[in-house]
Amino acid sequence: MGRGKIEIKKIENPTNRQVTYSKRRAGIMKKASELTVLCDAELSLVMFSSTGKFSEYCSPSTDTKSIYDRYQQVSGINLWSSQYEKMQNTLNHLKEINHTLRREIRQRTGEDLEGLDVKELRGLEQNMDEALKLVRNRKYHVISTQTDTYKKKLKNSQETHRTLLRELETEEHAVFYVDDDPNNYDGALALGNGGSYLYSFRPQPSQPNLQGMGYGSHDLRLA
Amino acid sequence: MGRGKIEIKKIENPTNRQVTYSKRRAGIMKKASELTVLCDAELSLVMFSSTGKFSEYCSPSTDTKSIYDRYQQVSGINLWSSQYEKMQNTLNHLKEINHTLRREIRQRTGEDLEGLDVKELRGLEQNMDEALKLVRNRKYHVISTQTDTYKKKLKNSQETHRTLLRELETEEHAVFYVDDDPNNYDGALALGNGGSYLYSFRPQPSQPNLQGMGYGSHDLRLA
DNA sequence: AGCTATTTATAAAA
DNA sequence: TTTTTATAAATAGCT
Repeated sequence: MGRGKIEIKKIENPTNRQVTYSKRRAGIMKKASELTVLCDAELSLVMFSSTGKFSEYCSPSTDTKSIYDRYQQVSGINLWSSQYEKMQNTLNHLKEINHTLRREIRQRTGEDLEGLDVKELRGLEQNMDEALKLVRNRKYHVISTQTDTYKKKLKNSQETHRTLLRELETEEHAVFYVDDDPNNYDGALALGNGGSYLYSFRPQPSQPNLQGMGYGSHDLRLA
Repeated sequence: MGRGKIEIKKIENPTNRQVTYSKRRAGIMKKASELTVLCDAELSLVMFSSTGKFSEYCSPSTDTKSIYDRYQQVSGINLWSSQYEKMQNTLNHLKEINHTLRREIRQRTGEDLEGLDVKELRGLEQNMDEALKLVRNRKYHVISTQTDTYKKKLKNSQETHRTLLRELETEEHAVFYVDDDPNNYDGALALGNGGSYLYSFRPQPSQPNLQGMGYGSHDLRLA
């Protein structure tokens, strides 16, 4: 298809070669395009000239990546084998481990006991028995720790209130005896705190040793 | 370029479309081949027909994978990123699950109890307590099943031996009284079986009812 | 880049 | 499918 017939072999003249490449590249792209339209086909065409110039054509319905993915699927050729295989292996290994772990849990919940013999069952029983003791101990520990914390908090707020009451008392004696009944303050405070246990250690204003702000002297009647 | 000019649009007749696809596919492959030879180019052509049929052409100096690798470099499009990312996600997910499973096991062995509050500890304790019961039950079941099996085997071999002894006795009475002491056979047999329990049911040759080979009449003294 | 004589590809038919 | 054949399309060599 030209002024003269040509032999299909490498064109040695670089200029001619480049010209022919340009013309035929356009031609093959047109052909590719026509094929996709006429025949509803999908195709990817990637070209590099001898000078390294890159061109591509891809059917409009998709992109090169999709064609490439599909090519992988159909050809069975793994185009990124080493990375892929490594990951696949890791994946399978993880799945296996996962399975084993799940089985152990199921055995520890008593669900998957069929495959175990007497010796294994005895071992599992012993292990679980010991573990159960540990859990119980921990539970008791946490409970007692919490109780202690609550106790401390309780004591602390008692202390605070006592200090406040002492301060009130101090004012009572120092600031011109404004009020007639010092217990009124106490009642008001108790109500502000829900009016609960505070009643059990209402201060005794008649006792002079309580006025000295002594943090060391604790009232343990409530402990 | 045919008997008539055609419009470039999808060929609706499937047969015609298929025929055209075949012809043009051959044509474009020839063009591709010519381009690689004439212009010393590298190219990859991947096609899928509307029916999904796959064909490819690749320049002889390389393979499709290399072309796509080069394509990746030049275009900057990462052809395997999505697949890779998917796997990476799956991997991370599996790792997470794995971690969770391990933690559960560690809790069930009493090793990782620090993060649990009283309520959770109580739940774990209860769950483990119930599971432990299941394991115990299973153990008892397996043990009793095994015991039963052993008992049956025992009974069976006893039965076999009894039958043999009866046969011996029958011969004793029927075959000319060759031996002087019938208990000799019994003794020999007992030794052959380790000389254990067999002693407890040695036959009584003086009883005539034992000579009738009766399988139904069982000596239950041993049961 | 265009042009155009030729070669090639292929549409329609078998 | 493949072959045939008339015709459309592509393009080699030239400008």
